[in-house]
Amino acid sequence: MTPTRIKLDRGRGALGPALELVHTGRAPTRAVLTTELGVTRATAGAVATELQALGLITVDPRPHAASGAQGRPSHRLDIAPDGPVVLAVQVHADGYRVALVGLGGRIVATAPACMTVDADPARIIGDAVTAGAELLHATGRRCLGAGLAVPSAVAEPEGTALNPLHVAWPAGARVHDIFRDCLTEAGIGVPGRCGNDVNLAALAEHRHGAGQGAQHLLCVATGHRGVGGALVLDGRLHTGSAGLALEVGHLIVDPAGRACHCGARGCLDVETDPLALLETAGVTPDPARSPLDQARALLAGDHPEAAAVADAVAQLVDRLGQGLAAMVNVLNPDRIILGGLHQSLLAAAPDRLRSVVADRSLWGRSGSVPILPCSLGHNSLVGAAELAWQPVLDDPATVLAGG
Amino acid sequence: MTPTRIKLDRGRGALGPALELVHTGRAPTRAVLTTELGVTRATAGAVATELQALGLITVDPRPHAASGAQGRPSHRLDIAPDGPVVLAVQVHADGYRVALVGLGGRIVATAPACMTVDADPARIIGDAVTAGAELLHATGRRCLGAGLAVPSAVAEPEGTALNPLHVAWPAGARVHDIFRDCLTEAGIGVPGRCGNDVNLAALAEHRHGAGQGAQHLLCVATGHRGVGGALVLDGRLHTGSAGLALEVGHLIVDPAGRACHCGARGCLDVETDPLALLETAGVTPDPARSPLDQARALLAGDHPEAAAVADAVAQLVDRLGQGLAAMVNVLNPDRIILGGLHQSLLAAAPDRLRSVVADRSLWGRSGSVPILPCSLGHNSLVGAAELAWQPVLDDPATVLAGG
DNA sequence: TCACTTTGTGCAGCGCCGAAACAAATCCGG
DNA sequence: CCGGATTTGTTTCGGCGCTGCACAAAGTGA
Repeated sequence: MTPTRIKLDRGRGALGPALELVHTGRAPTRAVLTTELGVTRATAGAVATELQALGLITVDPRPHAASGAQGRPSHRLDIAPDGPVVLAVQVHADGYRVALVGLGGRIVATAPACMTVDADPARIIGDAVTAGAELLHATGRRCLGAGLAVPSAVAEPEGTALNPLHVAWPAGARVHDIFRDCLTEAGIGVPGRCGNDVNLAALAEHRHGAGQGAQHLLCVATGHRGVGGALVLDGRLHTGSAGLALEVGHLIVDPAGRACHCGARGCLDVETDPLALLETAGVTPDPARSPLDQARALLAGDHPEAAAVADAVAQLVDRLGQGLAAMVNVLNPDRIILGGLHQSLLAAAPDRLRSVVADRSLWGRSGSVPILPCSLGHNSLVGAAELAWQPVLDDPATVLAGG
Repeated sequence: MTPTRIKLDRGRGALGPALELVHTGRAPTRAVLTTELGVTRATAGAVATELQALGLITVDPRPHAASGAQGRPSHRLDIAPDGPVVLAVQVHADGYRVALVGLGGRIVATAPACMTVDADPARIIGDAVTAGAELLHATGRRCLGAGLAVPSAVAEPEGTALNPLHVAWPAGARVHDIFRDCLTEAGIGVPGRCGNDVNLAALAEHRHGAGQGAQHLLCVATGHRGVGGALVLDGRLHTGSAGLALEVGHLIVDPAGRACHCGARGCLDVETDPLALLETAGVTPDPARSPLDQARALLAGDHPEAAAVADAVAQLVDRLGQGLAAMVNVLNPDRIILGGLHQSLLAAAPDRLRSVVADRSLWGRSGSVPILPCSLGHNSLVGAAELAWQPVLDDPATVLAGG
């Protein structure tokens, strides 16, 4: 016997694109959905009805709060408040975070952040997934998928984490397999997908943050150590042929710079990270505090020698600008988003950074590339959720029926 | 009255992909077409019938030359020998080339190459298009489009050629508009599209040459002066948000290197071009001959001091490898193709180049990225034709009916 | 109150494809 | 030389997903 599938003779092929529009906030009403999808009102209506039947959205027939426009007001489309969610996990240098994330990138529930570091990836991921299972049980929400963000490149299609890892895991850890095993062990029968944290942050920013509307979005972020990059092309993450694209940490930005473990000198990685800022400003790092925190404190003015800090900022901004210019010349993005310390550097000297990028990238035109800070709080976590939502956005009916 | 369109109730949506398979030589028979398209034999049959009706292919019911396999032999699909063509024009530093190119990238007819240099883009493009019109008249073939390759970045969507131009044209020449005007003036009522020569060469290599089957193809080539790059992603040219992607000439590959007009030192552009080879080998350039020819003569052993040449080659290969490694870290391609002088450098020291790229790119894995020479003769010209064929590949029925 | 504008819905129809049955062409084994 | 086995091409039927159209519904403005 065939499963009891919603019978509708319209609106299956356009279902995914429609859900994506609602998901990214670009379809507040049915009328907008019609124009954005480029279909007839009949089709858009059938699509909305089916998405509602699937429990993903709600349709509010009441007028859209006196829009002021002429004609019959369009029905509002809202993300179902008690709809399904996905499990999102982010592992970082100091622990992990777990959350349930609904459509629209909205964090529905969060487990207390864990701040312990464990050298065994199976244990830390297992703990996180267990916390997620408890969250699911407590909220009673249906779970459609799971995503994991790790601070390392993830090789495709094997799903192994590669050096340099910014957690104390063994190189080549098969995070994809581990994540899947943990999910089945915890009784969460959903597929799990893994990705690099900066990549996923870029995806989240593109869908719900400062990257909305960009066609070619470049995202660069420095965390505690090392630089990560990501590229979103036409709404899709570009991870290269083996998942190793945008490993931009070793572009040379200062020929006479610091020695890097890669063998070269003046890599972006060692020239623009928190330790470089501390060192350039003449501050001895306090091993008890994270370098990122100390660097941010410096930028916040928490230092007696303001001139030394300003000089250090100028130097790092120049190096960063050089690296960004190289990426602009290679990728020609139409927007750049910075995270981590790079975001703070942008805030400290926006004009200097923009002019360096403009000068160093060809044609001068590139000076018009907008450089913006991240706008989402836990963008890697939301990005992990995006990874989990992707199959639903691609084919909502099948995924919903499969559960 | 509706136009007399071929009436078929099957095979319209799959028509484009099917033609692309035939075009790239991946569908020699109807059976292969069926499996490659992932459709039923019924659909593939209808598609083949319609492509035949459109005059694009011929179906040969005779057996495929005793294939040896069991079962009924599949019908062969061939590109129609007298089918439509496109007009391809390539402008380079020394003149222009014109050809008619059929499906499959086959050059059907060529006008005598022009070797005069003209500072007026309208005149040189106009001459080329006139030569193309004569070719069309002489052969009597139907023309479906026109493509132009220029040795400069082409800004999208304005279609202007940008500095550095490697012909003596004014910066910002509106080549797209000029090309279109020339086409209408010559009585060729087809749309014209323009692109950078290296980009188009990469497209041609991906479809018909050494790049076949690559998902993420990186192409780097040096011509007479300056380095060009191109990236083909999933069969589509990636030109960035404004057509300026892969302007890789100003990646820094030698901190202590030559001064470049961009203001930096040791750019890939000035470190790996023919003049750099001559200079490093201690040869005074002969202004009467092209630097590329002299450099190639050097590589061919046409020089008394072989040791100096070998040292120069080693140095340029190291610089090139450094630049390629940076691109590998940013783009993670699964194949690299080199053209121009870079191709000759690869031939001269393949192992050295590959090991430099492997050492300088992260993970060591990248050492497995195949680096190959170009395999097509006039790849920019064929690439210009690809540009013109693209609308046909996207929707054959509409383009064929529109004429 | 009556146009006018815009939006939602039901119905007919059609393009495009899959499933299945049938026909054709070749190889293989006797 | 002759029947299976195997693979391929063709025909027919039906369904899915959409468009186009007509009509109803819900607001604004004179």
